[in-house]
Amino acid sequence: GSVSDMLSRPKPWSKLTQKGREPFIRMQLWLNGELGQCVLPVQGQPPGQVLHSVTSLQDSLQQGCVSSDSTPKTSASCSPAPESPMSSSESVKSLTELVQQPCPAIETSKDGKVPEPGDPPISDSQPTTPLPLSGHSALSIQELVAMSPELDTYGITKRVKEVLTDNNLGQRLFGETILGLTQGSVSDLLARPKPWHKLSLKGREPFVRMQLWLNDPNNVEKLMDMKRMEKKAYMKRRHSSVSDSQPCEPSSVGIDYNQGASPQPQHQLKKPRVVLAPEEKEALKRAYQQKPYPSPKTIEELATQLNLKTSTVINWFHNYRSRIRRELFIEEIQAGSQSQAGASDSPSARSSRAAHSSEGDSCDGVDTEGPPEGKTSASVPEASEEASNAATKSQGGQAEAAGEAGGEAQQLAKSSEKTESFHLGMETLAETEDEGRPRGPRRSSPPGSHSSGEPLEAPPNSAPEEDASTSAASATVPAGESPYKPKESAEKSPSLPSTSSTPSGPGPQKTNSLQGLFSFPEAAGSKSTRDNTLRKKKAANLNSIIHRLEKAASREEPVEWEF
DNA sequence: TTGCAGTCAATATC
DNA sequence: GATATTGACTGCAA
Repeated sequence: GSVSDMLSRPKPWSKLTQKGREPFIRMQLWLNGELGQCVLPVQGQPPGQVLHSVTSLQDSLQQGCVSSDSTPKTSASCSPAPESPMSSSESVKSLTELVQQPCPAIETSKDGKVPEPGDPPISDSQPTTPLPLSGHSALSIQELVAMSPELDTYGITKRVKEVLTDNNLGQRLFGETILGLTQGSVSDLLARPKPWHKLSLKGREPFVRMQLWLNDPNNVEKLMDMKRMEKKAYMKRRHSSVSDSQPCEPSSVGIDYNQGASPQPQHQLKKPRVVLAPEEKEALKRAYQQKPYPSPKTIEELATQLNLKTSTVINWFHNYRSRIRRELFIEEIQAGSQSQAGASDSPSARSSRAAHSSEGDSCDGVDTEGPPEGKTSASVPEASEEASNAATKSQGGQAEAAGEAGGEAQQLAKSSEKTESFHLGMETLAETEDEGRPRGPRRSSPPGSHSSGEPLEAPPNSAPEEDASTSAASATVPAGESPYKPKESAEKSPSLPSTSSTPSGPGPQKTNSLQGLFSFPEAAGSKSTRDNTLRKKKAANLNSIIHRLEKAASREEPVEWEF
């Protein structure tokens, strides 16, 4: 009877009590194919045990994670490292362990690397299956993630960074041991965490792992142990390789990076990494400003002109868009937490603020997934969502920003047909850039090899009749300012649709109606980070709206522009 | 097909 | 040596 009732009239999650959620978790586990194997025979565990594990799990996450309190709750010490060897039928049990045991042997993960033969501390613990790669642990963590309440990603990363630096623990060690990620990914993640709402299930995983790790009272110790063991192993290896007169490969320092049994032979097969020259990047950025979503034709042209593969150009645009978004996320969060520092700045408040702010008003603007719908509602109405979401938000700052964006979007909608000219800008740019540029094979210039001085960027005055879009492009790199300026400044301004550029452009500004909307004189001297952030946010937003408008305009005629 | 998220891993920078 | 950056790749979704 209960089952029937539950199946036919399930209550929403938020309305369920802890106990009421249990059946659903069980169902979820069952659907995942895990519970079925375990729950009945479960290693002699009565079902109650499983139940208990589930409950504990929730407790753990709820207590430690939601609040993002700076003092980690330790009531449920748990380990993110379900890397203890276990059969697939143990996954549920592993959940229990996860929560209840103070960190099962972290050493077993051993960075996800195959242990050195003859490396005692490591090899006897766990032959393979590092934490992140193990199917079972992955399943478990997925379940954890699925059950996890909203986490304050920014707060989590902040704390993780603190702990790591305080204890002199490296990202690599942490990443490979705790998160199952490489150093680069960890760095990226810690520096630019996305808000919870923006994360996919997979993307949430590292944050859940981090949170669990933070909750573990012995987290540092364990990592330290790992470090020590690693060092030991390294020394041992080094020793033996020296005695073998087998010079130690530099790449294997610290860890055995071998993925499989046959590490070596690939060497030459690897294609060299493409390194874009600064000029190429500048050109691409200008192109991006003109059109963040270039057509295949444009991509082709760009590729030809820059002497790059089209795939490189495509990748570059993908990466750039995505990274811009990330930048905006983090900046917004930071700005938000700074400006609101005075009022109600409890971490949880901040958390929700951050989450909210990114949920609708979005900074991103490029893709705004309204959480209610889950992923991507990818089209114009998002803008309205932004506004309405913002309106319902209690956090004034963000709402205001979103409101502004919405307002601008309205203007934008009115002039949507103008996107045409915007569209054309790219071609012009391409032509402009073409001028006087050597076409020689300049393949992915290896660092230092590209002959600097190639006039890759369009000289600001090169095209007398250039339209506004072109001038906007060239204005991106302010005259007299080196296009090679350090990333920080160089990167951000161009990322935003020609923010500063347009107004300075001489002559009749054909694209004013559009570009004027997002022209925020950067140099205005207002150093307010908050302002800048808002501007950037708006700019990105508009950028995206433009794209969607273009798209929509090319498909259907009468769209109800609701912003 | 296109765009995105997430990630790796080579390389650059600190 | 640790960390940051970034081109490329995979898998997924619309």
